[in-house]
Amino acid sequence: MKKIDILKKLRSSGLRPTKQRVEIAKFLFEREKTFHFTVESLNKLLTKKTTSKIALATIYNTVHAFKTAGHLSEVEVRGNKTYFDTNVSNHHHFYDSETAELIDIDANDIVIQKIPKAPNGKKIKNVEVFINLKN
Amino acid sequence: MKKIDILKKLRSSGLRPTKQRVEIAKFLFEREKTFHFTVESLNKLLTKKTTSKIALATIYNTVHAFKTAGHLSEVEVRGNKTYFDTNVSNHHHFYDSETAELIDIDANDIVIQKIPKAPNGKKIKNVEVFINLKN
DNA sequence: TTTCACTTTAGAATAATTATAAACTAGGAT
DNA sequence: ATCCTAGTTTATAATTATTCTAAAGTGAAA
Ligand SMILES: [Mn+2]
Ligand SMILES: [Mn+2]
Ligand SMILES: [Zn+2]
Ligand SMILES: [Zn+2]
Repeated sequence: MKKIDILKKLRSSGLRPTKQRVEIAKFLFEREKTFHFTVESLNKLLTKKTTSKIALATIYNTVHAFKTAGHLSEVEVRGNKTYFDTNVSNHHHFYDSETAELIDIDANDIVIQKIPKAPNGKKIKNVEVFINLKN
Repeated sequence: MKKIDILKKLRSSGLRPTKQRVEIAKFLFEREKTFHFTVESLNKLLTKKTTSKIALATIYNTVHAFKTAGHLSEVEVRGNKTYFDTNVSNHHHFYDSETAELIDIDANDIVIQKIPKAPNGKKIKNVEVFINLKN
């Protein structure tokens, strides 16, 4: 995703485009590749990148607002920090625990041949594949 | 796993079989089916089950000791609590977010037909499939 | 029995996240 | 343009999960 109209993106999802939200949205969404981050890492990068300082609470608020609006997804990663993902389509991940880095895998690059049926009254919502890497 | 010799299990992994460890190990390992739990849920269940109270710190210590010894594995689940698993073999999970319940899937019940090759100098350590359920 | 490294424990400390409530502001109404 | 107000930001406190600390307790070797 690149050079999208940030203001439209925010307005169309009912988010008032404040200075902070626009700054964070530009940082997150005006890029070619998927971006995976924690609130802590995002905070550090924003602090480096920008002059105006944004409160940590605002970063939490904004990331949650973006997630609720469907502009970010959450990825489960070992450890106690929450990871977010600018790729909101259905996809999978490599995880390199050495570097604590996530790498996207396109949904079409993994084909599952055999899968068990869901238990009792349940249905399958989605399937996530997580490939751990080593050296 | 059932009616295993708890004392042997502990001693063979260099863990002195204290009253607390034996009690926790019996609770965790003397059962037919896999048991998935958080430290909090384990603590509650142990409190109900037993007369002698075990300190929360001891439960943390013991669970980590068992994990290090290879008697427990850790499962990544949405949320900020750490989940543990008495099934230490390679396997997969259904996850029912309604009930926050994990259900084991035998490794052989999922067959992956197509998988991308690992990036640059990396190798694939293992593949975890996580199937989210809905009603 | 004595001894001591290992273990347990209560409580303090830390880390991530969420809640609070006062100050600020985007943007529609006047 | 100015007013008004619901929505937003912010500093700080609170909460939650987990780890640390250091004092007291204990398994088991000798
Ligand atoms: Mn996690
Ligand atoms: Mn988790
Ligand atoms: Zn991703
Ligand atoms: Zn399991």
